[in-house]
Amino acid sequence: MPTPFPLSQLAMFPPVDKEKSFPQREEAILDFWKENGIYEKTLAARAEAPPFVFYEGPPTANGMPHPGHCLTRSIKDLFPRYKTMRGYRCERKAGWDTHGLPVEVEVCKELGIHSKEDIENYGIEPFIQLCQKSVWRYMQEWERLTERLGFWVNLEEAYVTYHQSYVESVWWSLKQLFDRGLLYQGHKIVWWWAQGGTALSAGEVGQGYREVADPSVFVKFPLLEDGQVTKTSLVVWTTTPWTLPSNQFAAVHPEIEYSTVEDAETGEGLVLASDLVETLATKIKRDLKVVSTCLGKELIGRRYVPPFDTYYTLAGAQHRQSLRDQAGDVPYKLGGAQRGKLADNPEASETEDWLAWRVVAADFVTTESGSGIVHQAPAFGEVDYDVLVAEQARFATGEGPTLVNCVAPDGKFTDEAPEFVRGRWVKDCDKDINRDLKERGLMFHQEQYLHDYPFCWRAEEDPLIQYPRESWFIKTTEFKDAMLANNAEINWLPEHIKGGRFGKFLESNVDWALSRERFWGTPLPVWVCEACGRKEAVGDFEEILAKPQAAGFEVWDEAKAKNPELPDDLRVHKPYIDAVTFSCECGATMQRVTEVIDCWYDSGAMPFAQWGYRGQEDGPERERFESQFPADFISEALDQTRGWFYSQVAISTMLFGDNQPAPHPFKNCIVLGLMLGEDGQKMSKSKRNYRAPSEIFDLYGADALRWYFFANQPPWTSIRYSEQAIKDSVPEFLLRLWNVYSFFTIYANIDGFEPQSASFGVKTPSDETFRPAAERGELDRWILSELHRTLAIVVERMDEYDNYNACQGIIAFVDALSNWYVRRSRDRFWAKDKQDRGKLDAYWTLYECLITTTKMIAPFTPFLAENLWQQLSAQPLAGSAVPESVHLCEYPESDTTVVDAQLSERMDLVRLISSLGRNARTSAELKVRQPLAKVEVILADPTHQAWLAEHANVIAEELNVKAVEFSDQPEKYVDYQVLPNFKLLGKKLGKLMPKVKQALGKSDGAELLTLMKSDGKVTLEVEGESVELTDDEIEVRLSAKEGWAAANDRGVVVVLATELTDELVAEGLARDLVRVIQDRRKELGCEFTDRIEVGAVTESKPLQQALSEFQDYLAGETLSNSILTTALPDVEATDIKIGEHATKLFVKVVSRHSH
RNA sequence: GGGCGUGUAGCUCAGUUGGUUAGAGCGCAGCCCUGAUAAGGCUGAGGUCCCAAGUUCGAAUCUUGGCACGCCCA
Repeated sequence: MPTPFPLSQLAMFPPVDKEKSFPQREEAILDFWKENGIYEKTLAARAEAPPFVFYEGPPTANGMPHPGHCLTRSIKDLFPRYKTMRGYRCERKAGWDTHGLPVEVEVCKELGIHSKEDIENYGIEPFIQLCQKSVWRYMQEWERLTERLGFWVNLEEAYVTYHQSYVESVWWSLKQLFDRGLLYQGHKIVWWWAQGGTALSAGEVGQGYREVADPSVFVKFPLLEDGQVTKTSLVVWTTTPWTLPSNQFAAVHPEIEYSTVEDAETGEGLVLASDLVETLATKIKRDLKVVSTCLGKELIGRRYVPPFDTYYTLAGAQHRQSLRDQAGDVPYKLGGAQRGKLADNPEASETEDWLAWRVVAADFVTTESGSGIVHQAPAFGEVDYDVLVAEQARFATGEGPTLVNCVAPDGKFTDEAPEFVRGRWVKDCDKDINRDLKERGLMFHQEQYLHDYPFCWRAEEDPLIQYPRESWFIKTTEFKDAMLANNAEINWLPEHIKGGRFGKFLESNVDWALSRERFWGTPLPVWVCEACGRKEAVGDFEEILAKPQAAGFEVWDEAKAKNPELPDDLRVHKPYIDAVTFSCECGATMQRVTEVIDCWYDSGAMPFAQWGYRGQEDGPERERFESQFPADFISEALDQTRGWFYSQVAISTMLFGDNQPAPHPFKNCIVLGLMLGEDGQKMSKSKRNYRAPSEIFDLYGADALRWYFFANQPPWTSIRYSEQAIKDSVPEFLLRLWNVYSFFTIYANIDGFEPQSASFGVKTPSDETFRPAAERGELDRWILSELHRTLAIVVERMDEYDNYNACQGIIAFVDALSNWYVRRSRDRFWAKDKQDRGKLDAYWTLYECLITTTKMIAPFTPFLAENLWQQLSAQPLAGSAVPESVHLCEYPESDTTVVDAQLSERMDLVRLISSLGRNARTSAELKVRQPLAKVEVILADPTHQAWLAEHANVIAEELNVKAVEFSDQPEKYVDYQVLPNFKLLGKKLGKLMPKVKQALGKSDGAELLTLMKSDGKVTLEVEGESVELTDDEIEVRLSAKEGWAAANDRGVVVVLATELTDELVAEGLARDLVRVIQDRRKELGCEFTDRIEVGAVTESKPLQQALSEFQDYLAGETLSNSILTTALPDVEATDIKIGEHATKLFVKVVSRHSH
């Protein structure tokens, strides 16, 4: 009998705080971590441990964080925490991506300006200073989110891409590439906003597509034969007539068939794709008679007269050259009669070729539209430009065709263009050009067509044009194979990224266009001599200082003097760095080129730039770099494929590929799916289809959010954000475990259970209350087996970066613990004798389960885990060797000796039988509180029957029956269905399978089973063949016959005996009485251990019988000193009805505890 | 137009090497339990596994072709 004692003094475990919510408890944990420097201690504890290297992909802090960022940061936190507990040292350096166009756009919005010109007018210097400040606009929100989510990362020592040391690291890497000849200048065709004078990024272009009608023209290019114009023309197609003056080639597909046709009306010859002859003939409503055919490749090299002569004729060439001379520009190679030397190629029959106006091959030519011959103006199309580059490659250096372009960056024709369009906006000239062609008899056909065309998102009426810009490139194509080889070794999750999106992207690699004609970015560290044109890359600021006649530093010094607040890091940025010059070998001044670089290069350089490493032979930078390279683990969302994933792999392959074994710079990468809003649309602030993370934290807590991310789906599926699902994490997981903890604490305090005498981590404490698991009862051994089975699963899954299935294991275990172990153990916890072995075993078992689960869930839900740890271990056992935080613990290991697979299987069977029994009760409308005489269990597979018979008491209790029997006359209750074991028999029987199934179905199941028992096999006649089946090769299913209170699963039938005796009814009433008395206790505010007196006055004979017969049972269950059948004086009666039996109930508290 | 991915219950999602009764949670309906109690549990209804063809004794699963959606690129 529990003795009354003041709980407050003796309580081992701090009482459960029922008032607080999970979010409130989390806030307290955050304080605890901060005050005690727990994160730092986890690192210190692993100072000498092997490293687990994590790279933080830098987010930009100039936008508000949203739930998608929470997912990324949760996953980034999970694995480092896990690996730390598993014994690794995992440094987590935070980082911020700070450069780039988005920052400039933000600042422009603030200033109310748009174009590059506006920025220049505003002043680059103040603009840059604003950019630098803007980067930190939402810094606080980001830091708060990071902390509140429990993402442990070193924010104090975060790397920042605009910091001087970072910029210099990037410079160093670029200098390596430059010195190895991998950095070169060339043209890049960009989407150009001519009116604004700026290129647009892919994202911006994508925003501005509109459907418009554009001309589609078919122009005749007369063919040359031996330098003479013939009567046969190519029919060349284009949708941008304004690019015709810049024509350089006509492209055909080498494998497509072309026809030479005769125009019935004019008699002239035309060349076009055979497939399109009919189409074109219909369009012009004239017959086209095929004269001959050939493949595209036979046309290659044929020369033609371009539609405009400004580049083609001598007069045009001279005019052009005089323009160039005035501008001091390099001479053109073009001109209709000019040839260039071909590159050395033993297979070529010629040594030189015509520079332009030739037919060339191109795979992108189709016969889906047009004429099958495509006009090429390399200045105004990316694919066209590629054609030019391919042509240039055929010629000796400096001998090939140069780019023809008669349009200025402002989108107007230059003086090199035909006179009638000079100085006009190109798009306005389409009509005049068409008219001119028509007048000169070169227009074959002209029509309109609808297509999507991009416009500027900042000026809706301005169409964009493709336009060549000088740009710096990195020769990444030289490393394509090396990158692919490196990629092949990376463990991508999901796997399809490797050969899919990322692999495909690498295979179509083009040189990295590095430079940007912008302001806020890492300046390209290349200086050019103004006299001799020599170029030189610089590796860091020191190097510049050491240059001869280094000058121009005063611009920065003055700015700093004027405004001492300016961060020194700006000194390596525009415009200050642009002022810095030094002397060339030739004596003239070297000036920096004007461009900054693509900010993706910044992020891709982080493996070394985060440490400021720039090739130092020794010192801290090199040490940090080498010990933290390559990364074991990174994770970002799918949109980083062409972003951070690529920039890292590309840079690492180029810089370190020669002596670093693949993979690098990361080994494992979880590619997260994109997160959609509640409505399935893209998350957007304006649509309000998500709730801000901070509100989620306040409502449900960080653990709920984390658990939702980890346990609801594999992280790479694109995830539909669901607030309800986050909310559900609480009752489904957090609260369920919390309730087990709460249950434990209540009883452990009542019974004074003290775990402290057992030293930690030692399996055989010398405590007399403790005995080894092997000596405990079945239920205890079962849950410990489940625990260790779960640990094995979780560790195995987590080592494979599979958090989803790890969580499934944890969920299953917590369910087993809560809904079977605790429930089945209630009696033991409630037992009177405090030293009862079973009771002590139960405490030790549940305690171990809770402590181990706490450690097991620590990486997933770090707050709940910490909370449980503090209440169950750190505080009760303070002063012992117990770690002060769960996060300082080793991750628990599975003890395989405790795992008992057979026991597991058997207990599953018990649970199945119980479930079926309850099912049967439901269908028979018999409440569980009403005891029944017996259940009969029929098993298709008798393997575990003997064991079950021994443990029948569990089933009896669960189902509230007096006896559990394993029926010896199953035919009475069940029908048998015998099926072939498809998996085993598939190969053996093949086509006979369905017949065997049929034959088995037709036979008498019971008979087959009898045969199987006696002979160990059955023989069937199928299609004249005799088929022998062994025990393994059949599967027996049971179903309950009609007329019984029964329920069945595949291999089990449970039948209830439904007859009720007076005795059983009385016992049922007694249990009802217990319930109503307990209700009354609760109403009276009794503590668990308060004692009472009970009086029940009733007319009902059955109730009277129950009261007298079960007096002891009633008293014991309700902690009553006595159960009287008379009224208690001075006690108010309660009228109670149990079914049809009424009673007056008197309950009096006789001993109350004093707290 | 090309590439990659996704399509399973009203909703959100699982589904191991193909094996014959396709699962979970939520929601819904009905019920139970009551000293873990502003909890907990059980049962049920609900599915042309996007469509079609193929391979196979057997397909949610493999192949091909569609359709729809998403992302990336043009």
